[in-house]
Amino acid sequence: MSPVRRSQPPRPKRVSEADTLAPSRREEIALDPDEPPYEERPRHSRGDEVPLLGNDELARIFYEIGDMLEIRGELPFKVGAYRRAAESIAHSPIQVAATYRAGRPLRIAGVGRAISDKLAELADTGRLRFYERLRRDIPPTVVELLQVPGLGPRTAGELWRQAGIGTVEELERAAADGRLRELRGMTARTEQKLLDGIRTMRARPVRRMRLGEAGDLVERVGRTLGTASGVRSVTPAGSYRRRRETVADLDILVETDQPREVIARLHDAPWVERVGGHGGRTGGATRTTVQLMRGPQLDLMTMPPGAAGSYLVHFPGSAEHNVRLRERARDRGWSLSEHGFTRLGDEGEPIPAGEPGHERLTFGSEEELYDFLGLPFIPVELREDRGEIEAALAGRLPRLVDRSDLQGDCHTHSEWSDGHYTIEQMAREWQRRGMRWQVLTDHSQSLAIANGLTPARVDQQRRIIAELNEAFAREGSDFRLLHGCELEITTDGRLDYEDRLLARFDVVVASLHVGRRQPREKLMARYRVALNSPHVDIIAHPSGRKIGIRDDLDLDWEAFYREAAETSTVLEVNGSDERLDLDDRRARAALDAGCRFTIDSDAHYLREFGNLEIGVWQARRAWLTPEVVVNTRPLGEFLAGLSKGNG
DNA sequence: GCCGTTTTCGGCCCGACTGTTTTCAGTCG
Repeated sequence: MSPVRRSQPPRPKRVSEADTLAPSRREEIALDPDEPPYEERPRHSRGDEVPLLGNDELARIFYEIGDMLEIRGELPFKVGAYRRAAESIAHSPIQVAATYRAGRPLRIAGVGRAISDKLAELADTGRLRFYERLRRDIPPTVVELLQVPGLGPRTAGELWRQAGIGTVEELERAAADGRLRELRGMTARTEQKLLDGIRTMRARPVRRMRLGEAGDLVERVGRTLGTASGVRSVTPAGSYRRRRETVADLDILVETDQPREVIARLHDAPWVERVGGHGGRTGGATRTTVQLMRGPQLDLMTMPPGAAGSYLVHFPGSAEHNVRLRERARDRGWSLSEHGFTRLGDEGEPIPAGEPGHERLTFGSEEELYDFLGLPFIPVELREDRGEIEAALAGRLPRLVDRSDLQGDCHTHSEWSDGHYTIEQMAREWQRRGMRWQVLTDHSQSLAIANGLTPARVDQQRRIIAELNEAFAREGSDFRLLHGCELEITTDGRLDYEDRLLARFDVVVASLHVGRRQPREKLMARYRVALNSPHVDIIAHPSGRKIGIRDDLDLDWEAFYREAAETSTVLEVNGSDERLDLDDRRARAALDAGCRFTIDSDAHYLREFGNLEIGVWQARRAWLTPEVVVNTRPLGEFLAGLSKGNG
């Protein structure tokens, strides 16, 4: 698109020209004359009567502002500022709007005076006049054009301003009719590219993969590529390697001196639907993109042997973490990219190869790269620019909990309730996989849909567990199965078994499956009954969400963490990849509040032993250490640590 | 628009690929 208008010197403003002047010169501060100032608003639209916006909603507004400003041609740094602020808000463990409404706004990275004022307006009125004006200027359907692969903000803005194209459908018609080629910089090829992009967009699965699904695909790709000639290693990258809870597409890094072999091997794989991703990109000699059959897009990057360090940092990201590293490299006179470090010249530009002073540094490992930047190795799960750089500099990086730290599992099911294997099959499998102890936690009586246990069946189950433990002892194994339950907190706020029965369990895990839509006060009251019970040791999957299926419970989370810490009630990080509950942000907030945790499988099948590893990944993203995770302890220490002092 | 024990002004992260405006801008990751 033409940059002409923005590079021209300012001209005298004429009224009829207002819309064609450089957009960044438009007046933003002036209020819309049709818009009454706050004082004239009806009283009912202010203060506590206005629903509080969640962090997700606030972030969405600021992301959208970024998109609209970009379409309007604002300075990239201004656009970036709104996006950074949105990112910070989205990842804040604290409810941002609540702090504003309480008059005690917290310091948020990337939020300065201007955005802070906008947050205050949103918290107070639930509206943002700046945002509403932008939306009148640039309709949401124009912003949606950005979803078309290959169509960026510049082109979207030009299409809207020059040709009045404001929806995907209008774009499709104009391209099909060959009308776009009348616009500057557009040809028949561009039209075809955009039509392809629209088709790709519509075929794109909206759903992100769960971690377990992504892991299966990564394994399959690794098996196929690992045997190609010249391959030294195959490593996942992208958000999967950082273990984000869902993954949109897969990135794979292959260390090899024969990149063409690897790329050919991938292209020939039977599960590849077509080569080329968005808009049919095919890639060059060192990287490629393919579409997996009934699956996501996969990007493959090759890296030269011995120089993998910068690739293994660059491609897993996050983008925000990389920005911090590059800034740090720049301060030290180097430009950092996936290829390594390049010496900066006097102008602050990397000195190109072949010119005097050119210098390129590569490292074989991530550790060496961080070391060169004066940083200790930062575990990949922490690389989100959520304080890990500062912690690394201060020597305060946590020793994160690791899968090998886990000695037990506090949450498993058998066929006695809604599991699918016998008590013995489950225990033998957990023993075989290296666990030292396990808690069987079948559902309590009121959860009829899951075949919850009556008190009589609880007694029968206790005898079976005792016999099984005797068998383990006879065999010389120190593995032990503990008798627990997943205790329902009923809709009217009672615990599902009498105290006398609860006292006989080794471990009681309480949870809430019914009455999920009750108001916040009622839900909190129910949880308080469990937190304050001397018999309840653990709260399982506290938010009750299922990713992409069921929303979180509406809780006062700060109060929940505080009371869990005060009552020494352990909070679960549930490793089922459709739950991941607590999630990484909440677990980190709970950690700050002084809580302790258990990382559990919630297994209903033998194969769900693997949930423990997924749970550990989330715990690591939440900065949890072995010290705060109770199932890293040997059995005796674990049981002693559960005491709530009054139970 | 944000940010600062070198700065309250002047900076702000990098490369591949693509298409076309034959020297670079736009898009993407």
